[in-house]
Amino acid sequence: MLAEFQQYLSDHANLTEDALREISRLAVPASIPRNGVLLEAGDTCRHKIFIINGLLRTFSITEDGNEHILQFSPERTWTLDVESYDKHTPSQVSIAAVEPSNVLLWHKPDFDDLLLRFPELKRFSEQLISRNIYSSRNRILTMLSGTPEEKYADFVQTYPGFLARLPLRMIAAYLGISLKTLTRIRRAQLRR
Amino acid sequence: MLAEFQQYLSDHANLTEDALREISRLAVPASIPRNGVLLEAGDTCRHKIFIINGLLRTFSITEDGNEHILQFSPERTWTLDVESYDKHTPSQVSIAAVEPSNVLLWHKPDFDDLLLRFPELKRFSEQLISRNIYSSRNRILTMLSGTPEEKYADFVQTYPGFLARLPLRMIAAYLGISLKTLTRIRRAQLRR
DNA sequence: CGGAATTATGGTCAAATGACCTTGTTGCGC
DNA sequence: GCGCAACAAGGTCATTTGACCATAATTCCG
Repeated sequence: MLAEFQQYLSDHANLTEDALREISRLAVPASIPRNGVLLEAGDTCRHKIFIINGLLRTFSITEDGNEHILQFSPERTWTLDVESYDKHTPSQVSIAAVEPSNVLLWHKPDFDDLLLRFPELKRFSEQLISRNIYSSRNRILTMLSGTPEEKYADFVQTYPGFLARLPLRMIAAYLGISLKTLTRIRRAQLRR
Repeated sequence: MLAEFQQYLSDHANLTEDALREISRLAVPASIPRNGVLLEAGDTCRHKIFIINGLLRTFSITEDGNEHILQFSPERTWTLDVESYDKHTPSQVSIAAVEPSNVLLWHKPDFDDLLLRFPELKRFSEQLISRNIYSSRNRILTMLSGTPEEKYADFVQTYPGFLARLPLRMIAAYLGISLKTLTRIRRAQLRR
């Protein structure tokens, strides 16, 4: 399991052998079954999570019982609830596995330590943060501007691989539309 | 004009006299009239902007001619199009003044230099970035979960001061609802 | 100060959307 | 391999939303 991670990291950041070894040494591997929960809303997020394979979703359930999905996290990406992680506050969101997944976890104190010891890791983290900001902004723009059709088209184009791996209701929960409208859109597109 | 900025900065970051002086020295003051444009979509964002007083908005106009507002930036906040600024690519968005505003500008090379010279400024910037991430995430969640009423209520609660300073159509463009629905909501609330 | 532009509100109507329910199918877990 | 739960899709209907238009009020700028 660590091999995939090391491959990923040396592909994306310019780390020394030593750094790579240290980062790996502090990683805690975990296997999550389908629908297994990694972070429960209300708990504090204590780990950084790297997904080796599988697919996670970050979501929140409102009082009316509806699920809203903030993010999908496939293999070779990271996830966590930053706000809870940074401030040690209860998380608003849950993180659970859509598919059975293998992940690596780092405890916050360990990871903070790594960031101090390896400036190159810090630089890499900052890149990830930047991308996060760009994509959040783009998502907000898409949510503002589009009709449901456009949002769906945008989703298919932006995340081509996800369509086949997700139940439609989750895509609807991600786009902020009802399952009904989503199936209507797809029917219309089939007839074309 | 610099006085307000220095006050702000020494209130929020732990900077030396020297740092404060250097940061101020590289700031370029500018006055923007109402509807004045600071960044035009298509141009590259070359500055960091600090708003001393007034109010800016960051928006994008889609092909169908509709304006969508990503952000309002009141006095004592920062703004820019990060993606364009970081990558030197054409901006997707425009930034313009809602009220006549006074701002400070830093050229990117200057600010990058400041970040290297003053680690405390870097730390402060990272805090701002974090807050940006938290609020983007919260906004996405609100956009997903709420009815127009709830979104409006949330807006009023989150930004109490803005209501009086903005035309309703801009609030609608920020919430992603039509002006019509917004006035309907407000009428319903008046009768209560 | 006065004309012009912006803004808020309301009416009307068509279209889109969601809530609820039913049905048939898939696929997961034991 | 089987049974049950999750899932996609369709029907119906009430409600919401937006587009378009007109009008009044306000604000801005020369």
